Amino acid sequence: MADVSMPARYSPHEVEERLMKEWLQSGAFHGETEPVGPTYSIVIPPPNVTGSLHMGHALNGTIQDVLVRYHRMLGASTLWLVGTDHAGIATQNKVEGQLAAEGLRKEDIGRDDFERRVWEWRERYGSTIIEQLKRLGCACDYERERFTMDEAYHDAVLRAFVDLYEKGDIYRDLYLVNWCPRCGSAISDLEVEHVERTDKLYYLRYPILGTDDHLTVATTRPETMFGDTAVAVNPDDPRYGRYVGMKAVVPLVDREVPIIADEHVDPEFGTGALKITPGHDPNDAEIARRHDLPGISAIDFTGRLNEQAGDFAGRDADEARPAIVDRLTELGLFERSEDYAHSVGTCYRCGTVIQPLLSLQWFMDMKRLAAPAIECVEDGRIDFFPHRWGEVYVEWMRGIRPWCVSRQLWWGHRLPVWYCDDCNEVVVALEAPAACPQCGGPVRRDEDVLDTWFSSAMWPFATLGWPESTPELKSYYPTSTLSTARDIIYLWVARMIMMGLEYMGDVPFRSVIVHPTILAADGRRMSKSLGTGIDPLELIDEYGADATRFGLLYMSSVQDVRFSAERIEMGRNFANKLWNASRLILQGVHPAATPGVEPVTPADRWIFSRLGSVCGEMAGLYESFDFAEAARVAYRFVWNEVCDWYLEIAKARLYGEDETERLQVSGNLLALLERILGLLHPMMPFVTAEVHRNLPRASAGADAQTQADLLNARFPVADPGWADESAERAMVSFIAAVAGIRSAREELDVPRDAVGRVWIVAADPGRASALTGQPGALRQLCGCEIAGVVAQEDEVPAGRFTTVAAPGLTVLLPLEGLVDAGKERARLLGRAEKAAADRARANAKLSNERFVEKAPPEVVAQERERLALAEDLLADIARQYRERLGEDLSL
RNA sequence: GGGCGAUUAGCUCAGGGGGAGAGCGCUUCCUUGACACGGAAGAGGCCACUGGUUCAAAUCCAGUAUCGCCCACCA
Repeated sequence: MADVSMPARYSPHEVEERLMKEWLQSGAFHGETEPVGPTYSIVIPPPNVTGSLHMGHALNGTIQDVLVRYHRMLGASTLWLVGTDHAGIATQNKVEGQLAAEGLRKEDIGRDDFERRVWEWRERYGSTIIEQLKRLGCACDYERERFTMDEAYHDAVLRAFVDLYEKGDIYRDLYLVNWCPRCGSAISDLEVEHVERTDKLYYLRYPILGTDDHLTVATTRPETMFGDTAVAVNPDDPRYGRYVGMKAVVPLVDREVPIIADEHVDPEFGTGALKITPGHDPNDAEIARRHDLPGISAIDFTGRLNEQAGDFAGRDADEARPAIVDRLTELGLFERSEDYAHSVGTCYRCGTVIQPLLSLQWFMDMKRLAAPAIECVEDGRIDFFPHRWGEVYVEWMRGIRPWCVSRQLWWGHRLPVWYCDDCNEVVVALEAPAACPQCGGPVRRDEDVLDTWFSSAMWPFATLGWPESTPELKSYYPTSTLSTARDIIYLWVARMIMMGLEYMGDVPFRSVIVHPTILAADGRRMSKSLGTGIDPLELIDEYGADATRFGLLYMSSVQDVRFSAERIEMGRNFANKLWNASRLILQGVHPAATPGVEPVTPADRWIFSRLGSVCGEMAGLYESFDFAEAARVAYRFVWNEVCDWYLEIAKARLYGEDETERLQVSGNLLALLERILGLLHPMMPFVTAEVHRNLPRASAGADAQTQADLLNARFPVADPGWADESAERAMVSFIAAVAGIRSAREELDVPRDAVGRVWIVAADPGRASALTGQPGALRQLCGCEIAGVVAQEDEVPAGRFTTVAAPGLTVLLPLEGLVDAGKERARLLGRAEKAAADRARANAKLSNERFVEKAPPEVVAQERERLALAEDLLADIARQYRERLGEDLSL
């Protein structure tokens, strides 16, 4: 017994902690600055500094880690750039919350102190999620950790802003924006989340000037009436044609507004008359623009009604709604209301209902940058996986609209913009001007900061040193693959592509993996507020990091999936299985053995032939990002082929007396194990690396696979010489024969310790070679000895047998004195029925002329074979029935 | 309103023109010296529905239903 001490159960935590510590200390994950040879790079989607690891991060981290580790094993210089996003609103909210606990508002301490507080907060809590990635086993370059508010990064962001301003893409405009009254900031269209809600649709009467008539308009927001500047009807609406050109009176404010005709008005909706509030509704703003109507703001930046609302001024717009309706009711101008389901825009950060309102903001027109960004996906310079997301991306890019990039926050990249109040000059520059270049007067800096997504759009190159021409930038840009969740394709991926093309003249990555969303077990989204989230760290605690990774990969596919803890448990069991298989090998191998492939027995030839296929398959699956399938292939191979069959068969030789055989099988086992560890290492880095360390190190002539650390080993490559189809065929027959023997004995209640002397009937001895070529194996697996091998059944000496069919051969299993006639009858009947059904089905097909005529010859041949097989089997069963039970079989 | 995706075993999901698969759960048996996080043998599916294409459809096409997700300016 070799000197290997491995407990019978794999305990992940000690191993994970120890290995990760070593890897980090040795700088194993640090990307070379000036690598020679191929490189492979990934930039992590930077999580918010405020974040902690959730299921999406865990899956995405695992995917990226698999890729990085796999490519490292292919010999590439890898860089996985890690870091965090300053996440303007989210982080500001966190710190504001902290202040609130002290009874303070940010205004109480001022902007500079507030910023200091945020930085302190980041120092304290900002690395939480990075530490959590380490627990997952992620091979990130932690020495190159970046933050979107790093000084150099900040400079890069301002540079891009100034440049885009100078190119005319960025401009300032008074425009209807999405205003979040709680955040006190504008947000972009993409940051508005529409939620379905049932509200009331109110029917309100607007008197028509100079008549006793009125127009009834339908609105969900009566409180916006203080900003009404028209009433619109459809030009083809016969009900209202006569009023067009007249004036209506907006109730409560008695404003006289024109009645206009516009195509946009749907005569079918409500009353067919629409109140126009250009200051608070994007549609209305559009109509107002067409008709040259003024916009009036009636709601201020805090969401309160302003002086336009008369004695309602100062009240929260939403809360004032019932009072306004009451007032209208008193005036007889409220007609009715009805339930109305519609969608309402809310802030994606805080859920507050968005107020569209007019505001002076900075915008970026995306048209110029969008064109090449569409092209590079259409011409395949960037591939999306699954491919359909590329189409979704292109579709969105085609309809891209200006992006509101300014935010009224204190935490973020402050705009490099200065104003002169004396002459209204606007200066956009990297450096603060000492004075107004026009009039020499004083200047003040814009208070606003940039949308967080503006800076994260530059992540793939700003992290590598842009605008400096650094070695890292040269080596690792464009990055290889980006892996992300689909909800930030527009917010982030699209913008990175545009900015990458603009500033680097090349795509930021070659491929984009859009991984599935892991839903809660009940099918809802995982979310903290719903309480449906599952903490991946708890999974790591309970099952281990490898198990968590494996489970996540296994359950992920191309579509969204419900989380199932069983999959993680499966990962744990698999890690343990691998551990114990390794234990069997490491404890059982001959002390003098070194890894070496020397397939001598049929099982050896089979397992290495299979290993060869699996190596190729796994490489292909990793490269095509099919990680779920990679997990399945590895699981099946290791568990169902290696453990279930090969190891069991190998035991006979491993524990045998023959020194040569022991050495031989030991070498094979070690070589096999090494390759398995390599195949699995990208998915399960810890358990594989730990086992790898326990491999015996031969002093000289060691297998090239054996390296100090699996991390730096080469990914296993098949030797073409391993391929052995006949061994695979023979083992398929062997496995079917053993399973058949076990099944028959189980059904017939044969005592398990009974030794059976079986006859093998095989026309082609090659088919039986796995049975005949390793007799110890049959004994090991089902306690049978081979009495003889014959080509024809009539060569077998008379006796009572039951038959077991396997591809290309039949096993005759002796039954003397062991069989209960009732059980045997049931067994034979069951098999006969199945054979009869097979025969009928094959007959039906073969008697169909068009099938014989049109189906491919091999399919027809297969069907003939089936028919022959079924007929033989039936005849055989009938004979046994007669011999053994003295009855004729009738079906 | 447009688009995309899903519908397969009790559950969670693979598969994908030529005899339905996995894990968990279930039944029976097994503490054999790698592993009970294990082993052996089983039971369990009209592959949502309706049509079409085809010699052959769970698989391809069309439609229907249900669910989910995006996008969109119906107040």
